[in-house]
Amino acid sequence: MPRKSAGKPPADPSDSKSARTRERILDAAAHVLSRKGYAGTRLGDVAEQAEIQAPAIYYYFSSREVLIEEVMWVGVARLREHVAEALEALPPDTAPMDRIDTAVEEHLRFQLAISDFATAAIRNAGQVPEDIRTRQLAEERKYGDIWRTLLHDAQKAGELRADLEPRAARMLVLGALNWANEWWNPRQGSLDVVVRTAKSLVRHGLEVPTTREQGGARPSGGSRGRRTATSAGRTA
Amino acid sequence: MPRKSAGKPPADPSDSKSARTRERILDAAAHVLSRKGYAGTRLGDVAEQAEIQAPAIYYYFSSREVLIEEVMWVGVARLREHVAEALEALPPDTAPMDRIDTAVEEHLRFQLAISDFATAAIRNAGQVPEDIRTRQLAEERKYGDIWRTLLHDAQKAGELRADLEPRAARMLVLGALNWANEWWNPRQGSLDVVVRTAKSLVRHGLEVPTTREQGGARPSGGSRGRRTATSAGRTA
DNA sequence: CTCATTATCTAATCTAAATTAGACTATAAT
DNA sequence: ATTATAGTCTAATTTAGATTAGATAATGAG
Repeated sequence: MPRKSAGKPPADPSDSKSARTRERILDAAAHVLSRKGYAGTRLGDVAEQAEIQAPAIYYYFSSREVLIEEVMWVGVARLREHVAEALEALPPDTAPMDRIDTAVEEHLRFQLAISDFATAAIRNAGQVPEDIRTRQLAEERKYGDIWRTLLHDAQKAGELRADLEPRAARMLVLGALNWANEWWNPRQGSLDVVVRTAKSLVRHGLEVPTTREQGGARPSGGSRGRRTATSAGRTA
Repeated sequence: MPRKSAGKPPADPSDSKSARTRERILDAAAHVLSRKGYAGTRLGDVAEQAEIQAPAIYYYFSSREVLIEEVMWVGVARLREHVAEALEALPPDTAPMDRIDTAVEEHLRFQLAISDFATAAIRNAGQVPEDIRTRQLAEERKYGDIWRTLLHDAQKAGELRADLEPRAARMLVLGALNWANEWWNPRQGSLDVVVRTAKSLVRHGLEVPTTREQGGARPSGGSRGRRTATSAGRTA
């Protein structure tokens, strides 16, 4: 492992040559793992992608499993951060269903277009050995909390249909998004189209049907009849 | 391989001892593969589950890959047959969206409660080596055709919202269902609840909102009154 | 310039499974 | 009973990769 005091270039721990090589290996592992799957991930392939020899990996990671586990952990962590930041950037009064829209879009874009780590984590969740799986679950739960909250808020606001069981609805929605890793490919369709379709599908799938008759919205009781178009969008 | 003319019990090819052992191995492989994944499936585990010794597998299958490929092929084939039969059993005048309801329910029930083969096929679709994957794709396309038709019919009948891109919508719906293998477990919730939630989610997710005010249902050409709301896109 | 360490390489080892060999057993036809 | 063949077992053999050993290079500190 990279020791401390010695002949090391920049005292900066985050950008030393060592740190960069480690990153390169991690990136390479995410690349391979996201495409070949847990079984198909050879340290030889990772090394090749990182432009080193396989044994050099052991200078930074104590084993193949440890390397893979870190990739998967990073994958979920970054996905969570990405979605969380997108949500935090929304105006505080954004309607619950619009927040879900954002989460759907960011989850999809992040895993499909941005991060091999997220793809690796999602696609291999059910393939890794027991012990990795267990620790991974803890991290996944944290991400799940975001969605739990999103749906819960929608429910409180009366925007969620009552016939939906919250947990099942949440997992089904996440499943629709996660599974996109299995079929979407930039060569056969635009990501925007997928995002647009997913947002519509999820919104209408969850939302209480709007009774928009010309008679005027009946502001019965509480905060129904939301509407709230939020900020500039990327809709076509 | 089981030869022909010799000391064989029943001339019936489908129920010979040989055929039954072969089945047992196939079932065992589906059992293990559906739970442990492609990487984790050891012939030793399969053999144990089938109550034989590992090398005996080679009497029926020429290699681990051949065995796994057959499990996966059977998985998709049976899933397709199951869903197809359920659809054929419906009254001929069943509305497109009700047919989709049926497909959702049967797909879910079959994979979650009935067939390890379907689970194995779905969960490992993206994990098997290239050559298996390619052949598997052909079989999957046949199943996909059922769904393509379902959505297409719904579209023709004006029951499908126009803002949904058909292929993306189909894959997202199938993803929601397929992913259930990753999280559903009989110990933490009733399958009925999942099925009910999925049906509702999919129906409302796809369907043109019903204007069930005192007038009749008006599947008018355009989709008026659209919802606006667009997330704040592309966050930094 | 020389040294201490880091970083990386090449050449073994090790090991878990898959696969093969070859013997043994069970069964039904004769 | 005898025997041919199916079916199964135990004991090798093989092999792909992970992991280790043991040099060898690179580099900043002094």
